[in-house]
Amino acid sequence: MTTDSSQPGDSSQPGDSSQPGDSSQPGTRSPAGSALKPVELTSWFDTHARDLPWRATGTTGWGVLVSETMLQQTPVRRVQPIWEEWMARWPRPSDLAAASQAEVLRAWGKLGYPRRALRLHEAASAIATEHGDVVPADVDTLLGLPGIGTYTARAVAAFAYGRRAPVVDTNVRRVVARAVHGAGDAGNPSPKRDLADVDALLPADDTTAAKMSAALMELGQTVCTVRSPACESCPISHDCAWQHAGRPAYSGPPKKVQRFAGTDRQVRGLLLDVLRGAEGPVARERLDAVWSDAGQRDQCLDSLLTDGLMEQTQDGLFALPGES
DNA sequence: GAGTCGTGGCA
DNA sequence: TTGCCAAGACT
Repeated sequence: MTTDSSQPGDSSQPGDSSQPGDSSQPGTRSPAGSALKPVELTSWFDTHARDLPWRATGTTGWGVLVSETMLQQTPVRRVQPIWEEWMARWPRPSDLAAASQAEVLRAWGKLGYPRRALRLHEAASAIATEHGDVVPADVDTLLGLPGIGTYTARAVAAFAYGRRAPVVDTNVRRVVARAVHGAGDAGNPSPKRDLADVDALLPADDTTAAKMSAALMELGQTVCTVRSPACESCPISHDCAWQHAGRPAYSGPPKKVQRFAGTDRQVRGLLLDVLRGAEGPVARERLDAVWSDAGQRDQCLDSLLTDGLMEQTQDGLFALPGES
């Protein structure tokens, strides 16, 4: 991968990252942002990175974009087989763009958050028609595509094109919270500060910065985990502020936890699952059977129609979009 | 900025 | 069993 097009940095956010004291940790006097050595992370990554299919040499920007979209809030184990199918079936953006929404939603299966599939389908069309069927490498251009936000745009720029683009996901935030700030875990996201924190850690060189971004994520996923961090296997434990502080427990504001049982999300999921499993349009009664609360059921049906995740046929049946 | 949007595995 | 959590985006 890393085709290194020698772009002179993307100068995303120069200064204003300085945050002097950070008085949260009395015992640590390490200046934030200078303790992590790029080479220690990148060489660890070279020998310990998991052999994920989208990391294989030759994976296109499209392959990386599909993987990053599928991986949003979704574990690697569930994404991998679906990604393989998609790459075999739709190797280029224009291939996906040519498929119907119904086909795309069925292929998405139970990965969850099916609107991601619809947005990726839209993005594929835009890439095919406006970008020569090649996923853009520029962060700002990527941000203009549906379904691509701060994280995904930077992940594609870094992992597919070897750009220096600070990548901030939940894993990186945890690693930075511990290694740099000495906290037990990251608090709620603060996009501007989080981005500045990571930007301060990355070296100027594109290729090294991109690999360090991947390494920070991998470290958070496989070593610096939420519940049982394997500090004895960590390549930067000797530079870790959390380690030096005696690994204090997380003491920030309580993290938001989403409910699921009984919510509209559950009902929507059940309704859509009926359509995914059906050959074609289904009668209202089939949908009514999955949830007893008629009021909530109807509301969810409406929202699914509004979101473009299902359609109603002339004769009042329900179907996935584009198959009626 | 807080809420919403799926699904399944694991401690 | 149940709460927590998993490579976020959008309104």
